[in-house]
Amino acid sequence: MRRYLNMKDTRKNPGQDIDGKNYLTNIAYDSVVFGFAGDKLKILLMEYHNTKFFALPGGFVLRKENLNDAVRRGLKERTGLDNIYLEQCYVFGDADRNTGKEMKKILKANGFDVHDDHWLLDRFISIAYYALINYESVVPQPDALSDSCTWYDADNLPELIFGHNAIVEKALQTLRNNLDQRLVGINLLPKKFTMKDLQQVYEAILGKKLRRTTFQRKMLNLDILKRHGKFYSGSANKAPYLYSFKK
Amino acid sequence: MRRYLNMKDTRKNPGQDIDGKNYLTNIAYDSVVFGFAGDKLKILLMEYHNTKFFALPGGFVLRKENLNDAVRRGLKERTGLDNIYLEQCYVFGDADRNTGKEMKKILKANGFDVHDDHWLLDRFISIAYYALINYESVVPQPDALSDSCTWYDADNLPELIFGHNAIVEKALQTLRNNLDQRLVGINLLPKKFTMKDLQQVYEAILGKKLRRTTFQRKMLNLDILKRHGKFYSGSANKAPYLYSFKK
DNA sequence: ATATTATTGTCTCGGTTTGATACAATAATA
DNA sequence: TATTATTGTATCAAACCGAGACAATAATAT
Repeated sequence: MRRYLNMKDTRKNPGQDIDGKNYLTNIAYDSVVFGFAGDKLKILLMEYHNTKFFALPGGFVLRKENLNDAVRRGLKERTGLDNIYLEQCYVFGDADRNTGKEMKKILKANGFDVHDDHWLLDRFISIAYYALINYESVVPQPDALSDSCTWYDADNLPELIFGHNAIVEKALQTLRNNLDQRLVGINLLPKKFTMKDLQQVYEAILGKKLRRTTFQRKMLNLDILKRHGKFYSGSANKAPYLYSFKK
Repeated sequence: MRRYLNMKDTRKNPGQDIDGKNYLTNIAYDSVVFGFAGDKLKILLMEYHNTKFFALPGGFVLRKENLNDAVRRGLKERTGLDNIYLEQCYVFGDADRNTGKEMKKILKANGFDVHDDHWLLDRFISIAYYALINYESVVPQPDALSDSCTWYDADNLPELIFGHNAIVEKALQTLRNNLDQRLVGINLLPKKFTMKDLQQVYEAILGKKLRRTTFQRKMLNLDILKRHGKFYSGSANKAPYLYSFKK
């Protein structure tokens, strides 16, 4: 439930927006942003000033804004990207999600001393999304309340506040379920990639090794890949072909 | 966005709950309740008094209530059932869902003449669920604002208000995707059933005919069915076995 | 009793997919 | 030129699926 802020616009500043009247109340979203680098699945995390708190990027929905647009607006502020692949994942709606205590600490650490009935300390239903982006095309940007917005290995995350570890888990499950249907690799890899790259994406998401020959045969038989020239890495072995996804 | 009401409790009466302070604001849920009878997939619809308006059953979330519990509470009022199979499906969050005009008509037809800034006429984000229940074990109950709550054929629904036809479509898609993984039949059929019953459930959900022999072989190979005695229907042909799902 | 009819349970055939292994091709290095 | 790690493809058996064949059988008609 890390919030996208813009200090130039006080209306978006949660400490000063006393009644939160610019946002829909009790509704937040959180996004699990996946990237892929080396052979690791990565996730974007924010770290708050002076707290050692980690959380997913998230935000609120403006009164006249589509929910999906709110999420895209937030992702644009963190990544600069416009056409991000985005999927809904799950709504976390338990009444005891109890985010107020941590939120109060964060606001205090940033100089906002708010009353106990401040809207940010109220209950929130959180709509979880996951996004897939190309790791290399992004330099993640922190916002006003946070030290950093950076990549962490999905299989080695720190503890997150606001119950966000459960959200990551759910996002991973959903991503796994969608893996075969939705050509996930197209969003996580650069335009051209080797078969090994593609296999490593699948392995990182599924959390298990796949058989090389079977994977290669299956991908080629799907008839979704276009083969280009070879990729000479400089290592002492046969150079693999580069592939791209057919349009 | 048909709301579960109880006339004995005016706090739950949306016409009289002026500021809606018992509920989370801007948040509603709608449920697509699936049943199966004969060879048809069925869906529960409410019809409003004096309006010819049809809509899905739905409701609001109390301030200290879990989202999932709110949906179960609503389903219990409509069906009397407690342990209903329930899945989240999608969040409809567009700002122009424009449910106010129809809602005003409904309230008016029920004797509530509300102001334009009444909370029920505000924007709502709707969290869509689908439920699977055993058709025979239920006598659907209307609420205070509605003439009826009854079953309709899923493949022949009337036009629904609040954009609910799109919600039904999304629920059907999700159900189809989950069909193989989640043993959907266990929730839609009585304890004992024939292979033909099970096949008809699959056909109704997928919207297409399946090959009898292949379906039978596949189901038996899954090793999830227990075979019981035969079912003598009285018709002039070989009697089929009865099956139940292994626990 | 016997024939008829519709439905059910199972088997078989060929085609496709999948798991597992083998092996030749090849890019850089020794 | 030999060596080494990796890559692309072939092969073989097992599993799976679509399609059809066929015997078994519950009630009815003769």
